[in-house]
Amino acid sequence: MGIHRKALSKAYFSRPTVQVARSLVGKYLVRSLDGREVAGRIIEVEAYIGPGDKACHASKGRTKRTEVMFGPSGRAYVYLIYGMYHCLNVVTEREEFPAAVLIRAIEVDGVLIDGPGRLCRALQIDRSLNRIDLTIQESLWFEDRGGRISKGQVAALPRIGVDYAGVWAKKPWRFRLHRAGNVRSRRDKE
DNA sequence: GATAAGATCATCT
DNA sequence: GATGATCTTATCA
Repeated sequence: MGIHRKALSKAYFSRPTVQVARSLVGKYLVRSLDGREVAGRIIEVEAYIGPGDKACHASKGRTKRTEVMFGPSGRAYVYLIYGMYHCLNVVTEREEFPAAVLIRAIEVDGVLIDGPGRLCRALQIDRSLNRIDLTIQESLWFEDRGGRISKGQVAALPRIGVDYAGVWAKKPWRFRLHRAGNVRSRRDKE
């Protein structure tokens, strides 16, 4: 076993977005809060790929909001949706090619936190983290803790909430760990 | 179980 | 002024 307590690197996120997305399933998202660390195993992600992908925010052009997606990989793209929820992405691929992976669900201590808005609420992620470097262990980063996930355990599904994007809405760019829905959900214990 | 509507605001036209 | 990479609650069955 190697050392797993190390942030996933910029080289990791510079690869093609679908590869990054699929391989992030089973990795860990780690948040530093008040000197303690909260780690969630990644259960579901979505890939948003380039200016041609009508579901990708950057397909509408380079604006103040989407600027970060045109920058270096491994940075956070955090935005507010529907006036109430934050969504966390990690930027991928090369500079000038806008692409990112949306983190949609994680499992913390066996509890499924299902939904991009819910997980940001749980980990206290908001726009103050927009553009931060996720490849250094500071406030938020990714780790490979060694749990092996076979390709057959990861389902490729259409993305959620992008019906407006026509044929792009049908791309199987959501990746979800099988049977992740069987764990106890947060709603059950509150 | 399913479906529908309301909340609420940064961003872009 | 319209919209959205969501979630919660209400209502129906």
